[in-house]
Parts: sequence; structure tokens; C-alpha cells
Amino acid sequence: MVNRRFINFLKDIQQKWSKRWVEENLYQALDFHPSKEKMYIMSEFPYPSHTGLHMGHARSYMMTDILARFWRMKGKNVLFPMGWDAFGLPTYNYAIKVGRPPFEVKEESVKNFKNQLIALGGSFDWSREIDTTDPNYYKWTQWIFIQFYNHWYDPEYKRPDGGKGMARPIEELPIPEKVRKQGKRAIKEYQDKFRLAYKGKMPVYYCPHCKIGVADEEVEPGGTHERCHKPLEKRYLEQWLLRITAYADRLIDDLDTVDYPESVKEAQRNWIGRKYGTEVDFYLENTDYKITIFTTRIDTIYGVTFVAVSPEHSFVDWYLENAKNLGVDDQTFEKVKAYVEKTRKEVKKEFEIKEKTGVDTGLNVVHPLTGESIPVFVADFVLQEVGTGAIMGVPAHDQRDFEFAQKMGLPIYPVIIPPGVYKAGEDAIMEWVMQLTKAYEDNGIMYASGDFSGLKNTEAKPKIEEYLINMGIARRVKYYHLRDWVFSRQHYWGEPTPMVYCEKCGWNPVPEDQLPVTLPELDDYRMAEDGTSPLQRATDWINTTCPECGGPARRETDVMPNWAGSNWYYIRYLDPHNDKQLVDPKKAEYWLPVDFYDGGAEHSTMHLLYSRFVHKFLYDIGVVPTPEPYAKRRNHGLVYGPDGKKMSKSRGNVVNPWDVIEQFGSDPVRMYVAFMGPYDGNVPWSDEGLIGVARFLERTVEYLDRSIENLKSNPDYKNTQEFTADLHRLIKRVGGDIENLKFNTAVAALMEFLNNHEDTPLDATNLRVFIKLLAPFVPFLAEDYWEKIGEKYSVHTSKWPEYDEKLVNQYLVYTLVVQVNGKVRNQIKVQGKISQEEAEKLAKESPKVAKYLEGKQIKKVIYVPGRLINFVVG
RNA sequence: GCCGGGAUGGCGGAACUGGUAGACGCGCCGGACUUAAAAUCCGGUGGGGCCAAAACCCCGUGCGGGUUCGACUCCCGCUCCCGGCACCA
Repeated sequence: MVNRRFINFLKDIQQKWSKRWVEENLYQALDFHPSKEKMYIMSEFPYPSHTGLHMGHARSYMMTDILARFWRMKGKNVLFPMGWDAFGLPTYNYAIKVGRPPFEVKEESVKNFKNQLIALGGSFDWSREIDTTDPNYYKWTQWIFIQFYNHWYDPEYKRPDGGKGMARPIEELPIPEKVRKQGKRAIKEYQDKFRLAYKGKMPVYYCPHCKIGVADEEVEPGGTHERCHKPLEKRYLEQWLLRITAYADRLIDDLDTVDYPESVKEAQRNWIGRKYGTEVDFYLENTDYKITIFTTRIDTIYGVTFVAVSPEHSFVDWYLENAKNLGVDDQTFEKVKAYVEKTRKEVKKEFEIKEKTGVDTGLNVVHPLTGESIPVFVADFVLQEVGTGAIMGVPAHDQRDFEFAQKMGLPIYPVIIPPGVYKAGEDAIMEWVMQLTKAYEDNGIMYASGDFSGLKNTEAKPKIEEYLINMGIARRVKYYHLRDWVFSRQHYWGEPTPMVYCEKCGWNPVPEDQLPVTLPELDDYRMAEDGTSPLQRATDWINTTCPECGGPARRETDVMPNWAGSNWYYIRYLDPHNDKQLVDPKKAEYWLPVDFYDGGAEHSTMHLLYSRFVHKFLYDIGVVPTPEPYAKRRNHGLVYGPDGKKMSKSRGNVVNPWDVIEQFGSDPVRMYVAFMGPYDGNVPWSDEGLIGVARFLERTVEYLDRSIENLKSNPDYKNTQEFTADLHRLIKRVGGDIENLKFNTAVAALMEFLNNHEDTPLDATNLRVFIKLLAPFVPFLAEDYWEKIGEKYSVHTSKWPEYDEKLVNQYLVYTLVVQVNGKVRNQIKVQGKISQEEAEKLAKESPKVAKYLEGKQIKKVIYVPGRLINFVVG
């Protein structure tokens, strides 16, 4: 396979240099460098699991490390930090499984990960290492939560940066006189409705069989539990939420200011899902109770044949109280009641589209334009979270409504007709109507729509809306797909939510000087029988005093989700040991934003969006100086198994990076993962590919040795200008490729150079250059040879070679491609760029070309200097 | 269904701003070294035509059209694959 002695050499120097680098913290980033420009390069920090790094980690960290090393040599003050996202369910579950405290388990995993990252050659600044489970870290995670609690969002407020909308202290929330009069408690209750962190009743999944709360990710399609495959229940719990929807517009609009892959931007826009539409009030017959619906197709309002609300809708509660007084018969009432009870508990993963069900409430609303009686249904295809949780049913022009109407035997009134059909006259329209087998959702001509009939629906739309608005029963509104962020988890292994509940005073945050609220150690970390956190049993910890009245109070036992610590960690790297502030503003000013953020495509929406949200909030309250956290984001590709499929234990195609590094040493692996494919490509692992790179490195080492030997016996040896020119072209290519994240072609260029020049040893100057070019890819090897040639430690803090542009363009042998009518007919080697006349002459002289020009008239000659000449003949 | 990205030899992938398609690596074939194998080194390697070689010619970047002197690259219409979202009103 590969030369054993060579591999052992690589492993020895790896040992030697990684030790020295870490001991001296060679890669420490200096705050406020006097002359160098800052460059903040960051990779998503790992979730340290007991199984160690996987290949995806290894490749992405190696690739960002190449970048960090390159820019460091280019003279930037590079910050390249690393830390641990160590809270979360996997560690917790694993700790339970092995019956050990999560702290201990985590500690081991972190140690293991760190050793592995050092072995990879990661040039991290370890003085800035952070750990989200460290109380000194999560103190600030808790602090941020309290700031959310203490602020409200004023969408009209003019920010110092000129934008509109800003978080403001809750004390600045205007309190209506009516509320103020009712006293302190009423004021607080009023404020609570506006806080950016607030309590709300939210569904959580519960497995009655396993007696455990179940996270979203553990719900199978069809609403069963991943572990036992038994149906789950939906339970409604009071949970903390963060008002991310307040920032929806800024989160969308500011995407224009950052350099992210288009796919990521689109994913975020879709996730936020801003859309404009109309809210319309439908009044219940003979009452002043109204049901407000949301629609984006107000033009179809004349086709409404029913109104439907979700089972969770407030109308349902009102109905259960008042229906009988409104003359609903017992049978109907009981049917509605039973239906609601059933569907409210039902867990259905949204993408599992079941047959639509629903029940007639026996009540009607009045159509606001026609005055017709419209039946009201409760139906579970109407989602409470979307719009107002109530819809106007237009079966003719909405497929879902169509299906529901068919099932319920409701009428279908087409009110928009395809233009072609409309033109053909009344008979054609009737025929078209009779043949409708599905909803017609496209544009067309308004029909049977009162005064709006005959208009294009796109023209009628704003007119109808305006008309309804003038009637005082409609509003133009903006809705988001994005929902507020449920920030409570019923588990143990997370940041305690720093809130205290007092019977008298309600919820209050823990005073800042009492932070952090640390996670108590327990005798038993298992979940309670009823699926609640073991924190519920930590009575000593729970019982505390109320920060407001000093009376007895209880701590919040829900912890934060695992996103909590990871959405702001890039800020803490800047000032990890500061116990007075989250970050020194001067350091934040110097380092932010992150210049390059590498991560997995799977974090395009959740992590990246949450992180941007938290950052914007911190920006509003003056903690950070920039509106966006990450100037540039790139997604790294995945490493697939040798079979070309995603690595997974069940497939048995997992390649463990640790095994490979043990076998070959890091340098070949680093260069191979750089070479294997594009930065963002998903590429299969190939042992042969790795061996190919190892072979190249072996030849490289022989080449370096030969060059050194040669210089020993011949110290004045000099390469020719021509040779040096080639090396300078290599400098240009490698540097340019690294800057553009094209590591694969950079490595190819190095290989090409060696292939071409292996027989010519390098002179002293060029030897130094060549070693430097290798340094980002194979840091151990480069460092060792740097020492061998007697240069000052370390090659990684040395200056990246400059190329001489003049030299780069010299001694180039161009191939002049001669085409006739765009077809290649000859290739002529020429020195330097020649004039068109010369090129034409040369080309015509060649028999290969002459053959095609003979007897033809040359209509046109296209000459691209240094590339080709093309004769267009007739 | 909607949104985003993609399709290039046996494989991973190159190709500037529209200018020699297949760099580099793997694999494969042939040769050298060796008693032999491995390792290493040298040569070849998109498909086809020509008995063979050289020369030469034709075809070729998912499919069908188009623009252009010239198209992997731009435009129009598809197919398939990957990723995200999805009963979003």
C-alpha cells in the first residue's frame, strides 16, 4: 500500500509538532492587532458525543483550518476558535443509559474531541475554548434570556441606524390609562403580553406508553413515538416563548446584506414565509360574534360556501358555552363536542395528509357581500397556527376546500372563469362549470361576483379588498409562516431558565447578581414517570425566595433548548473569561462580524435563523455593534460512504476518521479531503484516493530531500528564470484557489508542479516558497521541513509567498488553436502572445489548416490573443 | 405541489468573462525492476471508423430546439437526481 516508514515519519512529526503548537498556543489571536487586519473564521462547534468525531466533522474542520492557516500566513490577524455545544438530549440519553451523571459523560467526550481536533492539525486558539454547559458560559445564556424578558418590541421605533423597529426596555412600554388605574398587577399582566420572552400555552408531545415527553424530532410521520411506535398525545403546557416573529421582517430584509449561499437565503425566506393577504370578519347570524378569516384570494369571496375553523379556535370554546342558547340542537352540539375533544388531542405530523374531516356546528355566518347564510364547520384541515385559524371555504377555487365540500356535500360556486371559456359565452361557461372535477386555482375573469363580474380577477382583487375595508370589516394584513420560538424543554440537561414564580407576584427573573442559576447535581437523573424533568424532584433547588416580595417561590424547572447556547457562542469567543459582561464592547467592535462561517446545510433554517434573531436583539440592546452576526456563510459538503451513500451505522458504510488518521497520519487525510471534491460537494470516501495523495506526499518529501541534499553540496545552486516563473504561477494558482475555496484544484496544481519538475531540485529561495505552499494543507510536514532547512519557527506564522506578476506572464508557451468555422483544425505552439498578423500567417502556413481554407473565401477572422484564431469561411 | 441546487469518461472531479472538453487523482491496460508478489518507476487510457500502427476523420458534457464564427457555459421547452418546505388559506 504505502511506505510504512514514510507513514511512521508522518505520525512522528504530527506528535512532535501538535504538542509544541498547543503548549505554546501558537495560533492565539491577539485582540486589537496594531497593524494586521482581523479575520474571524469559524466552523460550527461540535456537539461532543461519546463516539468521537465523525468524518463530516473531520473534513469540515480540516477545510476551515486550511483557510485559517492560509489567511494567517497572508498576514491577517486570524481568530479561529473552537468550543463545545455540550447540552442536549443525546448526551443526556447516553448518560441515563450508562447510569452516570451527564456532567461526567460530557467531560469525557469533550476531552476526546479536543484531542482529536488537535491531532487533525486544527490551528485553534485554545485560550478561547468555550463550553455551553460551563456555568460561566451559561450564565450569559441566562442573562440573554432575562434581557428578552425585560424588553418589548416597538415596530415603529426608529433605530439609531435609521431602520424601523427596535427592542425597548419593558418600562418604556406605554400603558393605557385604563390598565394603569387597575394597579401594579394589571400593569404587569399588560406588560407580559408584550415581552420578547413570554409564557404561552403550547402543545408538547407525550407518550402515554413510555410515560415521557417527546421532542419534535422523535415523532414519526403518522404521530407515533420513534421508540415504541405507539400513538402520541398532544398536551398543552405553559412554556416560555421568544418573540422571533417581531424580527421577521428584519430577518428577511437583511438577507440582502449578507453573503450566504442562495439556497440558504431562500430556505430562510421560505421558513419565515412572509405573505400578504386580507382578514375579513364574518358575523354569526343574529349575533355580534364574528369569526375572522384570513385569505390571500379575496377575489374568490363570492364563491364562499362555508366557513371553517380549527378545532383549537377560540370560537369553539365560545360555541361550547353558547351554542345551546342559539338554538343548536343537542345532537349537533354533542357531535361537535366529541369531534373537538378527539381532534384536539390528536397528534398528526403535518405532512401526513389524512382524509379531511369536519363537523357542521349548526350555526351560520352572513356573507358580507351577498347576505347569504353560510354554514360554519369545525375541521381539522384548518390549522390553528396558520393565519387566524379560520378560513372562508371556496371549493371552486381551492383544492382543499373542494375536497372538503365534496365530502360534506356542500355547494361549489365557480366565480373565476378561464379567459378562453369566458369569451366563448354563457353556454361554454355553464359547460365548463358542470365539468369541474377539481378546483380552478388560476387567474381568470370574475363571474357571478356582483359589480366585479367581468373584471380580471387580478384587477378585482384590490378593489374587493378596498370595498370590504371601507365597510369596516376587513384589513390588509401581513402574515408569517414563522412562529414564535418555543424555548422550554421538559428535560434535565439544559440551561436552567432563570425565572422564579411566586403566588403573589407571578413570574420574575432571577436578579442578575444571582446568575448563573446552576443545574443541581442529583442522585437520579432519570425522567419522572409522568414525563417531567427530574428537576421537579430537586426540592432544595426549586424552593427559593421571590425576588420581588421576598416570600416563598419556586424556580422554573423547564430548561432551555439546545439552541440556546449555540446561537450566540461566536460572541463569547471574543471575550470568554469576562465575568462582568457578556463581551467587552471594544472586542466585539473589533472582531464582529464573523468573516467566514462554515457549517452544515441542515442548519440553514433553525440554527442560522435563531442565531441571527438573537444577534439582532443583542444589537438592539447595544451588546453587539453589527446588525448581522455572519458576513459570509458557506455550507460544507458531506462525506459519503465508499458506496456513494450517506454514511450510517445501519448501512455499515461508516469510515471513522480516527481510524484513518491512526493509519496514515493527519497530513495525507487533510490533503485528501481537500482534494476529494468541491468544498460544498457531497463526495464519497475513497481509500484509493487517499493513498493516491499519500503517494504524492511521499514523492514530495523525496523531492524536498533531494533539493536539500543538492543545496548542501552546491550552496549557490540557482533555478532558471523559466523554472521560477512556473513556481510563481503555482503561487498564484494555489493562493487564488484557496481564497475561492477551491482546495481541490489547489492540490491538483501542486501535483501538476511536482509532475513537471520532479527532476529539477529547488534552489534555496524556491524551496522555502514550495514548503510554504504546502503549509496550509500539510501543516506537520511543512513545519518539519521548515525546521530542517534551518528556518525560524514557525512556518505557519511566516509570510505567504508573493508572486511576481511579470514573471508569471513570462516564458509562457501558448498553444494557438486554429479553428475553421469553429472546428479545431490545428494547434501551434507559440512563444508569448503574438499579433493577429503573425497568427494568421502561421495558421495559413500549416497544411492542416490550408486544407480547409483551400478554394474557400475567408469571410471573417476572429482572433483571441493567447488563445485561438478562427477562420470563418463560406 | 412550491422553492433551491445539480446532471461532464469505468469512478471522484477540472474547464477564465462564450474560446483546445476531460486538468489532477483513482481505476484499468501494457512495460521495467523482481525467482515471484507487493511497493516503486515508465507509457497508454472518452467513444467510434481505418486489418494494425502512424496520419486522418466522425461522434461526444441528461433530452429536444435556438442564439453565435464558436456553447459544458447563454436562451426556450422537457426528463431525471439531490436538498429544503408543505392541508400555509
